Amino acid sequence: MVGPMLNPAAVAPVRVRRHSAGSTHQAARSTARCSSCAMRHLCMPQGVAANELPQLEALICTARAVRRGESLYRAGDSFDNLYAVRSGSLKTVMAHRDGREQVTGLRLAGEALGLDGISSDQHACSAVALEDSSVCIIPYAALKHLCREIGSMQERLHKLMGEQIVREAAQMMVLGSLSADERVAAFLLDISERNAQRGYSSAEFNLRMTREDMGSYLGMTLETVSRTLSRFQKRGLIDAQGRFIHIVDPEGLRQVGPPERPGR
Amino acid sequence: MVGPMLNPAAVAPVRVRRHSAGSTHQAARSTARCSSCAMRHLCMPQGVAANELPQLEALICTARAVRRGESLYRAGDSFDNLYAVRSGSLKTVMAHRDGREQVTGLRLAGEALGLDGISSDQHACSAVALEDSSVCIIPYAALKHLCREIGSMQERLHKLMGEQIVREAAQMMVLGSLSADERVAAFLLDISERNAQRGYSSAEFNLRMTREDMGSYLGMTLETVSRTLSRFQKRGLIDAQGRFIHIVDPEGLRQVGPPERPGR
DNA sequence: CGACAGGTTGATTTTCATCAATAGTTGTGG
DNA sequence: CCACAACTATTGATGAAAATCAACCTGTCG
Repeated sequence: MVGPMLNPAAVAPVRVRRHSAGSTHQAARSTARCSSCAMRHLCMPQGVAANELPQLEALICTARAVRRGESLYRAGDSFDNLYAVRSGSLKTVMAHRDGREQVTGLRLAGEALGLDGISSDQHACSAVALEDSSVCIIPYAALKHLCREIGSMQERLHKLMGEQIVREAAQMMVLGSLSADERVAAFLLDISERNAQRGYSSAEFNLRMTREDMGSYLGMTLETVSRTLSRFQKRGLIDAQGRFIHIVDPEGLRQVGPPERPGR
Repeated sequence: MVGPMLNPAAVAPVRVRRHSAGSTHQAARSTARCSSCAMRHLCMPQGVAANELPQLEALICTARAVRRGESLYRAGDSFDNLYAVRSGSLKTVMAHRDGREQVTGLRLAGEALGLDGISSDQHACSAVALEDSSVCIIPYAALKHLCREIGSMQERLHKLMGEQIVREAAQMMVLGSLSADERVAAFLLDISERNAQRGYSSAEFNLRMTREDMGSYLGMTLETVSRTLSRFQKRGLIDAQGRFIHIVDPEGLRQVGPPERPGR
């Protein structure tokens, strides 16, 4: 795994407690260089040889700040860059013809963003910041070129895309096969794991999504999300105060199963 | 778009009518070379220069026959190859811990298969033939190497992955936001479009999935699928006889909307 | 302050799943 | 080729999960 030193998210491990809402990171100025940013995370894991580092650094990689509620890109925008979340978090949103929207993804610090634009040179969904955030900009053309020179970079990009394919397939399973309780439990455990992978607490985190965002992502209404969380709390599985979530009993969450039917 | 001459699916445009169920294609022997197979489709669209063709052909690309019900690969299998469906069709299936399975995708002739293995060198889902089918085998290692030499090939592979990312996101929308009626309508229109793109009829096709497969893919039960199709038939939108589907009124299908609620 | 967005909880309705019975299809082996 | 078994599809009756509608509460911010 990526050591904390290479993990941009670990640079400023903000763990906001309830009611101390403000993000403490300093959003990078939009012209700042970004040599120690998520680009490393994005490219290094399988190890780029030391002598290739200069080329890697040469990849123009500036940072951009995105304020809460702002779009990093919108569906239909021309696709030029990939992004790596440096701090904060964003949701991806896709719209149906008739205007209905659905949250299709959540990106935490250290995760990649923008792959939805590759297929048609236009972004297929919008990326909206859930809190003041900053991202590294990775020009796709340059990255593509670099991938032809450096095998490990090509490998890394492929894996990144492959991971998203698998993650989305897993989410299709969640939406297609699981009950409301199971969906919420799976979601909380997913966030918990992703936090752990990035060196944060797996037990406590501040989810920046609203209940409505969660519901949209999980294919249910905000009321159902709220009720489910309340029920989990009564059962002693979690302790939720608004957006601050404390996972008390992860094992219990994993055992949340399909609605039990009498006599089976 | 890809001209019919380059489209392997067009080589034997089998359009099976109701009750003449058998697929007429001759499944390629599993050792057959596959120079005019879907590999072209997979690689050519944006145009590989003529002088690069030999390299392309050199990519070891054999065919493999898969009988109805057989797996091309299973979740957990080591990932070595991508595949292009040459004839027939397959479903991809993902399993939950507790054994529940869900159909996560459907691949028709000319479409690519196997990208779910890239991220972890193991396939994340299984691919099961819905009818006797044949696929081209594309060794991933060789393809990766070729992508570093030929830019258009790299481009093509990236787009292929990007397309799957977008397709899956769209399916998440279907599962998360649409009513049962809308899901079935969207599914039929999707198949219809994909058929049209590949030179088949957009109005009539033989869906090899069972009602249960469809239900699994669409996040509903087989009974609901059946009822919905019956209702569409009564409304004159389609004419379905078992797995043979005739789309009578595509525009009407597109207008299938959310459950209307009185007084809004 | 007061308007507003977000969150919780309750009452009611709706959609869809489940259970069940039957009929149609397909493939197999005698 | 027919008969049988096994799978697949349709349709109806009933029930449960989740959506909708609604009221109220909280904290935030101009």
